[in-house]
Amino acid sequence: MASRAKATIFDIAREAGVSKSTVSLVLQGSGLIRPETAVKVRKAIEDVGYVYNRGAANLRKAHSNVIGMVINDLTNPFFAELAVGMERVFQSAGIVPFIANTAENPVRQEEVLKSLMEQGVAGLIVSPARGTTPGAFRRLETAGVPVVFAMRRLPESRIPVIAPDNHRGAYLATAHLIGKGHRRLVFFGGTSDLVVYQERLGGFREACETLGIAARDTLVVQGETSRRGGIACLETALAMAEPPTAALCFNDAVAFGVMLALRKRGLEPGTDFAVVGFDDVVEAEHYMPALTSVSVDTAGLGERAAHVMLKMIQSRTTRAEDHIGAVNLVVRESCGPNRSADLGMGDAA
Amino acid sequence: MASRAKATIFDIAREAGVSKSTVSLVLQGSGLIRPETAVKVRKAIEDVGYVYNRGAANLRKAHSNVIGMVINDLTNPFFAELAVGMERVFQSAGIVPFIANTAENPVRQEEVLKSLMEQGVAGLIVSPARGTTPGAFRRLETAGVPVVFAMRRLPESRIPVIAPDNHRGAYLATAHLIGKGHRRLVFFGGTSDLVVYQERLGGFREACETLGIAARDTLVVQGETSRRGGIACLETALAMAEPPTAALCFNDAVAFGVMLALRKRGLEPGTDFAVVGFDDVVEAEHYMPALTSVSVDTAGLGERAAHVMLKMIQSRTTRAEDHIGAVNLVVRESCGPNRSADLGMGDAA
DNA sequence: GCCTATAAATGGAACGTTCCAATAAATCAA
DNA sequence: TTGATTTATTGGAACGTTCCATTTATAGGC
Repeated sequence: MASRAKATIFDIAREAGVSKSTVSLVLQGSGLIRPETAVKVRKAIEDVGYVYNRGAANLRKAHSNVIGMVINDLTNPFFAELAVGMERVFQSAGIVPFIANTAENPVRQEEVLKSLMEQGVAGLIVSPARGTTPGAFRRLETAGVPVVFAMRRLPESRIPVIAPDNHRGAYLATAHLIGKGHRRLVFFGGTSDLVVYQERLGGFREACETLGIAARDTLVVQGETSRRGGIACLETALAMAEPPTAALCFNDAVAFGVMLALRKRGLEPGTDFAVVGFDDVVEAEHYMPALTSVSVDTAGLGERAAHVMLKMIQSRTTRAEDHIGAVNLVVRESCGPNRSADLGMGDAA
Repeated sequence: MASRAKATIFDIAREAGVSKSTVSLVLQGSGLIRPETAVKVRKAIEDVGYVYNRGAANLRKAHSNVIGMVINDLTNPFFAELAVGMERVFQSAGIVPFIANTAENPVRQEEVLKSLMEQGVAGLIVSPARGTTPGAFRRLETAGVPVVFAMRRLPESRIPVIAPDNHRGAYLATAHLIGKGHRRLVFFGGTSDLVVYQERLGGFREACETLGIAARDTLVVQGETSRRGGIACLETALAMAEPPTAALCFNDAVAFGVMLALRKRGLEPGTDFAVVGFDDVVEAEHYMPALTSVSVDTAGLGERAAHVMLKMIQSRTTRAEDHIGAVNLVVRESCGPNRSADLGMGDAA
């Protein structure tokens, strides 16, 4: 049963009474072989318990069928959703993507990338770790391995990017806050070394400017892009002389942290302080209060990224168009009712 | 710069003026080569932009250095924590584990397993998908690939398991509930095709029996092991003639769902209905109210699994001891204060 | 029945490594 | 010096595939 050494096509060739070439042809589903022969060979494969050696095959073939997905934070459910979208399309292409985690660590990322290259990946979908050096993907480029960035990008890179429209998302969210009557706004979380941060902050600022909020009434508090970061941001903001009344958060995790911190201080998110998140992860809808957030169709972006990747591999190119995904604001409960009344603008006192 | 075909050890041998064998030795860090020669070779490697072809190497070598991690639900943060623990130990062994998601689908799992085998993995750490057929891992076994199950197990399998002490965890949690004065208890979520379910339910039942809760006062409501499942379970339970006052949930996700559903009905988790979860994911502590849960040291189990795997690979065996991890109940707010007073057992009326 | 066209199956040479056995060079004991 | 030993380096034969160029068998046209 458990044969000593592992079976090769030679073993199954002997078993089936054909040549190794025939076996190879069958393995590849070539139409050149007689159906009865194919059946015979397939039976032998089953009997012997043969397992295909893709490494050996790749030695001869131009391309492997391995696609790697390099993710900066596996514990953020956001990326799990992204992965799910990608898997959907790769599955129908008969590809199993391998996921590797860099834990937001550029050194670890370097190792992961190296390992994946040595493995001979056909392509890579990457959400780069914070602090990635410009040259980190040089090696991939010179090796001609297709790479696409998902969600995040590097400042000056030529690598195609699949990401949501961060600027517009932030603009929409901010406009919503202003529409609710808020006049002192803050942007919570994130740090300026992230391009995404620049984009979201840019949308926030443009909305404030366009909709008549004075620059001195807009605040920015940087911080970790996690629940913990959100808690810290809120503390900082409330300690100010003239604290804000509404926050756009870098992402949902930060928003959850902010809501938590509000509650701890006896303030009610929504009524006492408005908060909106970004990404619209599944938890957003289930929170108390449900979080108003910018929905980015994460799984859809994952699908898109996978499609782009497939096309790049097929056409043996390393370049592709960027793709900016549509966003829309999902209004729930975390911004409460309109504030216009408080400001003496309503007709009912 | 971008050379036509990819460089091989021959190219770098020519560049450095040595033989391919010498290059190979340098690559493996053999102490047999003269330091100056090694330096020369390493320079050539850098210059040429060489990337090691692990597939070719594996053709000759007995073992690859790839370890696969097969996970049934990437969107459950629980598994991300498990992965993080494993990565810690593999990293220090110079191994990059590849993660693949089966999305709780046995067919998908079959594909993933096949792909991983073809890739020539050195070992597999698996949390099997629900409904996995007994024979699903036969092929792995006959191929002699070390496999360890993490968190979940298969009914009759000989494959080593790393999992928390589910029985004891459930017992502790149930005892806690009973200690709080609850007399009508329910077990929420999960289905009997999961061994874990049997274990946790077993602990629940034993606690009830031992601590004097009549069998007619214990309920069981099966359901999905997700937030949604928890919501459904609560609805079912509250619709009963004599509804329970406390629930042990299959896992934290179910518990979150239950708390959500309670709130929707205007009931306050903790005071109106006690709920305890299982797994103690990071969110548990941040919920409102914070969730009392059975902590299983997920990352620790991940580390353990990785260690066992490493040892199996090293000793070329496919067998190992099971490992049952310690659990402990983390009491937070979701079970509220003691109920004894309500039952006329306290001294203050 | 013979020649040609088509279909089916095959042998051999890669592919990029590792590792063993062999060689070449340097060191040492006599 | 010479032979034995150690230290560095090297050629060659695998490893399990693919794919091209052949060969062999089958059928078709006359």
